[in-house]
Amino acid sequence: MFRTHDCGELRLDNVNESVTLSGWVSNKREMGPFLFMVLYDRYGETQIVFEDSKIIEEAGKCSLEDVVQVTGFVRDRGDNRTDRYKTGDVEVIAEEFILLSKSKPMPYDHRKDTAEAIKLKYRYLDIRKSEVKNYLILRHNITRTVSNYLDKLGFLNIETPILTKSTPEGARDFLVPSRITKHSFYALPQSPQLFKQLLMVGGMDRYYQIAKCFRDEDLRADRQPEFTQIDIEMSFADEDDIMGIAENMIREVFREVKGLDIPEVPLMTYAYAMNNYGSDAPDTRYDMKLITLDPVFENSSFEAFKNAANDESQIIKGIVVEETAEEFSKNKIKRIEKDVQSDGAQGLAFIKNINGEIESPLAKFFSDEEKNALIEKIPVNGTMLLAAGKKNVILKAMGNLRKRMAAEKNLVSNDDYAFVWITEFPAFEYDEENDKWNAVHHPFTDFDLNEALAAKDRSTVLSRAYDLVINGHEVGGGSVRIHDFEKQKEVFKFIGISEEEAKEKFSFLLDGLTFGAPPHCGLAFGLDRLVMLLAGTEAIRDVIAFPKTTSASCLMSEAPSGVTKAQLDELYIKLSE
RNA sequence: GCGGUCGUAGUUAAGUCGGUUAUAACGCCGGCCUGUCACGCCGGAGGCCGCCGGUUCGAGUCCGGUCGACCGCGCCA
Repeated sequence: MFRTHDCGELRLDNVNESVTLSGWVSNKREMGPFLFMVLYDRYGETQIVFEDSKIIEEAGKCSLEDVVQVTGFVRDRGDNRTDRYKTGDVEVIAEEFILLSKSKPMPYDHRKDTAEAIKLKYRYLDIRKSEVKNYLILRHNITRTVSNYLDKLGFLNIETPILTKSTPEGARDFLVPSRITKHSFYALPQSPQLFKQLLMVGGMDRYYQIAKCFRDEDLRADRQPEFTQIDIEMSFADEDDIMGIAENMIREVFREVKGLDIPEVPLMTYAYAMNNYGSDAPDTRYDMKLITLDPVFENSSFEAFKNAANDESQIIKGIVVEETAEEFSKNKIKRIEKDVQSDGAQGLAFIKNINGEIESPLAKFFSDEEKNALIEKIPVNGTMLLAAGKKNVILKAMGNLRKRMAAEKNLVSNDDYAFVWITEFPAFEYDEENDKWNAVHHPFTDFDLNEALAAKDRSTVLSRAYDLVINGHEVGGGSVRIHDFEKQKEVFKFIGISEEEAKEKFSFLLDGLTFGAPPHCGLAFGLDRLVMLLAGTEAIRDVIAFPKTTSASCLMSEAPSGVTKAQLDELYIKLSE
């Protein structure tokens, strides 16, 4: 037997017991006739004391990170207790020592802030010694909670293929050449979307999967080419049903891993979110909403504002930062303005309320009426930052400014969680470059086709989609699907996908819809981001056991790599320069 | 594809205005130490200054290129 207890287990209750521990040597201190050794594993650390000269000689030969087994008895540390580790009240007096496995010296010092490249090359050591270990445990606890919860509600865990058909829409596909079918390729799934809908046609009713998804796009701190979704689909259900189940699932996760009870998640329309937060994924932990100033400046003598106020396609938005009037130096505002301009806005104006009086470079343009309207919106000693211009540009720029100001003013804490459902998304968005309307969501998302056919302005048509947003992150999203074959055909036509194109790409789904597709809807959560949120980390690689670098390679396995000519020949592939 | 930051012993860093033998800490090796816990003390080994080229009497240092890590833009539901 290798161990009777793990390295985090022993307490005063165990004193005088004979125990066997196995683990890695995290520290070794020779002290005259004593040898202290600390053993660790993923559960904790325990101090071992060697007192007999014979066993000291034996144990003294081992080095840090060797794997050893120690048998001995538990002793109260008395005056030498420590709270450095959970087992710090006791120690094990070694009677028997076995070296199970040697270790080379560690290639880096885990206590120091080491270059990411080195930690990624020795990822297994980083898992053993860093916070990554705890993130992986957290990740397991989340997926276990999800599985248990969904299982209780009758959801079936069904795997969908990893070798699938390429559908060159959205992200780039990872391609896998076929050996058996000459000159043909599989694609790795960007998501199991079509398969889960067909599982509904197959009568599986309630499906879920912890699904690996692949997208061949460039990486970010929060984006990896392979990532995981908690993928859910259910039949005979509408948005109320699926959102209720998803919300309770997330509630269960937060209760299980954080001990937090999440109150009912409020609903917010897309239009409200954009208008008040400048984002479709608003961080509602703090207020600082975007204020519409068009009515204030309708008759302004400041031309830029007057024009924007009277132009349908333009808007004037402000945010109020409280109690900072004297903090806002010229330089600081210049710096803030730069950020806003990099988001496309022309410029940034500011108005301070100094003891009830307006102070601003623009003050000379403002009428008394305007000043009164403004002063009402700005608390004493507060500052309003404002910008005017094209609606979508200003909303985005001011939305980002709101986030930056909140971060700067420390309005957000990682221990707070604010949830909101975003609903009533527009079904279409205007593509200025190509002068046409594009579907915002995938083409299987349901919307009112009759309304859309009648609408002059497609921007008012709403889709039956919904997103769950936590602390400004879109954590999950989904939609009610089109289950009627005729409607799906018409929708393809309406959104500009030809019959041939639809057949070529989605014929198997379209076929399926002709054989009695039940009404169904679904949703997918980004597992990696959910874990990040609960772990309080900004880097997605922290929550993935073996992540890729920003150039999409694995420094440990050295993937991707070249292959032999024989392998390529079998696949009928010739490489070009 | 583009922009930014970085690259010096195994690791983390210092290295002045371009000038003698490239420093330190941790780790490693050897020795000492009666309660250590990032133990302490003494000694030692360890370098293609990422790589290629250029400027110069002379380059870790200046210039150009290239490779890699990270952050962002484009891209990405």
